[in-house]
Amino acid sequence: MTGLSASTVTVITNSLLERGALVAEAMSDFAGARRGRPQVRLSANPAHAAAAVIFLGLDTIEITLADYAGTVVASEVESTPTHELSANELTDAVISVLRRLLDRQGSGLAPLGRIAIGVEGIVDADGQTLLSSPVTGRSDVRLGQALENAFGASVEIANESNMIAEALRWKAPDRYGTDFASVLLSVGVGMGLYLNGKLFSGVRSSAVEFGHTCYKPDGALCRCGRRGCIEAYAGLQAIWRTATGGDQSKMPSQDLPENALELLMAKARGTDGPERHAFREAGNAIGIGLSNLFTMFDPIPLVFTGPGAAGLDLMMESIKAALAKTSYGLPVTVSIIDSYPDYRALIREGGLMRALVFLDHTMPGLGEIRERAALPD
Amino acid sequence: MTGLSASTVTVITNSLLERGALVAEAMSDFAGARRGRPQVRLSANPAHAAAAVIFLGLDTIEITLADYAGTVVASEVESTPTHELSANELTDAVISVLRRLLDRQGSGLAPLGRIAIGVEGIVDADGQTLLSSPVTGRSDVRLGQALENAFGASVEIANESNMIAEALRWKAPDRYGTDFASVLLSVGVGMGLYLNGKLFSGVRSSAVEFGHTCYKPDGALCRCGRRGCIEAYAGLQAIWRTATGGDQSKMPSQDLPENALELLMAKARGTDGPERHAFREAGNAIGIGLSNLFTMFDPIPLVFTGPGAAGLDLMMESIKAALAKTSYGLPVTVSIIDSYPDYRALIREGGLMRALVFLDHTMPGLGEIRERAALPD
DNA sequence: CTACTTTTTTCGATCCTCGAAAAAAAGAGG
DNA sequence: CCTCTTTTTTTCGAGGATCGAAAAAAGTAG
Repeated sequence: MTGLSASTVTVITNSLLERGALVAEAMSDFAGARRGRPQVRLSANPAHAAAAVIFLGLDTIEITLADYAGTVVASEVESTPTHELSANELTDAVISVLRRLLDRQGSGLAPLGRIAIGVEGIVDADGQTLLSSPVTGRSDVRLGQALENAFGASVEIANESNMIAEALRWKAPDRYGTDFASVLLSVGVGMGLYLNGKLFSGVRSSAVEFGHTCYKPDGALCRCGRRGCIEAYAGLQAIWRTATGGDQSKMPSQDLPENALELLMAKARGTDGPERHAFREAGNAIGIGLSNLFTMFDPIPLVFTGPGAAGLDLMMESIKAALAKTSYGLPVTVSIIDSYPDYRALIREGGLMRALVFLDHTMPGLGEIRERAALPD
Repeated sequence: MTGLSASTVTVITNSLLERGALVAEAMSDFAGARRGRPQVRLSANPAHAAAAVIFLGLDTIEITLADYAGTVVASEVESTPTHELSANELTDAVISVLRRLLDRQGSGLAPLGRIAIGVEGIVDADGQTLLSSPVTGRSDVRLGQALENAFGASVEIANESNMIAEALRWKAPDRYGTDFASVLLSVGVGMGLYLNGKLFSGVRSSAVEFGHTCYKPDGALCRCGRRGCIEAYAGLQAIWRTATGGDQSKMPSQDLPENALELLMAKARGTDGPERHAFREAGNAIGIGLSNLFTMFDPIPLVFTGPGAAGLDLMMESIKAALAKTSYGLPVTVSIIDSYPDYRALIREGGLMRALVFLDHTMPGLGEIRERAALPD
């Protein structure tokens, strides 16, 4: 992969082994009983560092702890009314869960080197401050600094959709290639976008706010305060609003029954009533949004994740209809459309990979090496 | 800039000078009469190669010839009814103009190394075939291959908006930085997009088809065959259609008076009638489109070019109004909005730079060097 | 003409990388 | 248990890129 010869690889890996940090000789001796001198298997050294992944959802704090080799060593989900907490209370809640998890591990785990946080909402460009998120009513929550002070580990906060795209990129690089989009269908409508083999993110802030792209000028009121956003038609609360004939000029209700999505899907699948219409409208909004995207750059593989992906069948027809409208007679064909409802697992995996890759890139001594060689990221 | 030491630069430039190709010692001895040993000024060697830039517009073929140092040596504009020609006739017309220009230069010019073509429309990913363009009714015009056969120089066809962005990047790198967008307001509405210091283009085809992004679902009919595109409100013919109360469900008229834009602007500036309303509507479409873009990635400097930029004052209010609608209370402020009506000059300059940079990158012998060093593009 | 200033070039040293050769670590077979 | 074969790893010397220090060059200032 690097283009280096075997002899050079020896020199480099030996110097890494001597430092005893990143790389360790893997004991897994499943050599496979082949002839010849067996290969020396190297692995990431679990003792090099530890990483934490935090998912911050509405009323949910989920924390996963892993070693540098990527093995998950602990995990915990805590229910807290995030929306009722002040910025400081929310920060403290996160700190206490993570501290409990770390204490339980004792000295068996390497020191925590990086914390990756996935959250719905908008994060500043440095990935340190939560500018705006439906998880908390507060803005400018300086979670990054607080966690860094508490644990001495650097922090990255990122939009959950970016984490999902990252996970898919690692899980199935062959299937999705260097360019694909993941669409998260939940209360919000998010997108993670990989272009040219790199996560596409804002110039200053972090997220590709696909859900707040305008579908109908002066259309339905969105949670964000604007009108006509895709999310104002395709978010869970918006689908509920459309299906129940709610006023489109008022904010969609936050108080949905626990199983709102299941109720909507059941009715929509049963009869061709307002529920089915609501899903169609959601599909149309998503389809137009995707069509606009594919007008800017060509069609790329799509992955739908999140609870809403369970209702994809109810939206697919209108999504495809919107995509089928061609410009100058040039066809728009999307080669791959996948559904992957378990978005929480993807956020865990994507967040972990981001944290681990960060640890790779901040290996002690790398600074001097990079300075000399002017290596790319 | 490269980070190399002066001694290394000596070695490299000397090897280039020995080959006598790319680099030559500049005779311009404007040393400035300073003390000490005078610097050796190097320049691109004009005799290394020549480049041609072709602008293919509606009823217009414009060709510019330049040497490797970037000096324009000849230029010609030819009026031809491009729309009435077959694919072969169009190709032949271009070839004959370029051949005439080259013949006139005689042996004074280095051999033609690269041809860059800027055109409105959609080009295939290789930049060889015109898939669809309003300049010609035909599709799949294999202009690249034909010119390469005729002149033995490699060819790149690109969307004119990309050329414009490229030119701005070279003209004022400090002002526009690594991220900016140029919006071309003409018969069509185009965009050139620089992101992360690189021209953003489609994964497969070439252009950022901003103008064919959907503004109003099921809205006015566009030249492209779809409904509600930005261009169906902000293209010149579309503004004319709106101002004259034309049927929005029919294609906009192709037969506009020569000075249609001037007529519209004069009336719009005079009275608050249908003309002014048409510009407002155009501004709104552009504004919503830009707002969507800035929702995906943060606000970046904007440059408006093309004849329509002369009417920017009539659209600015509604553009800014659309941009001002905030999401989650986060402000959208565009730091720089420039107007640069002479788009033809920009296409010439941008095309020339692309051609010259290509020649840099295909310098004889570079292949082996790059193979060894695994250099980036 | 000499002193000074500034830039370029030369030179030896260092580091990275490679291919060929040597060494190592296993299984296969007697 | 020993030797042969196979496969991988490692060592070693060579080549090339790059650098800093020193030397040379090419001017101006007086």
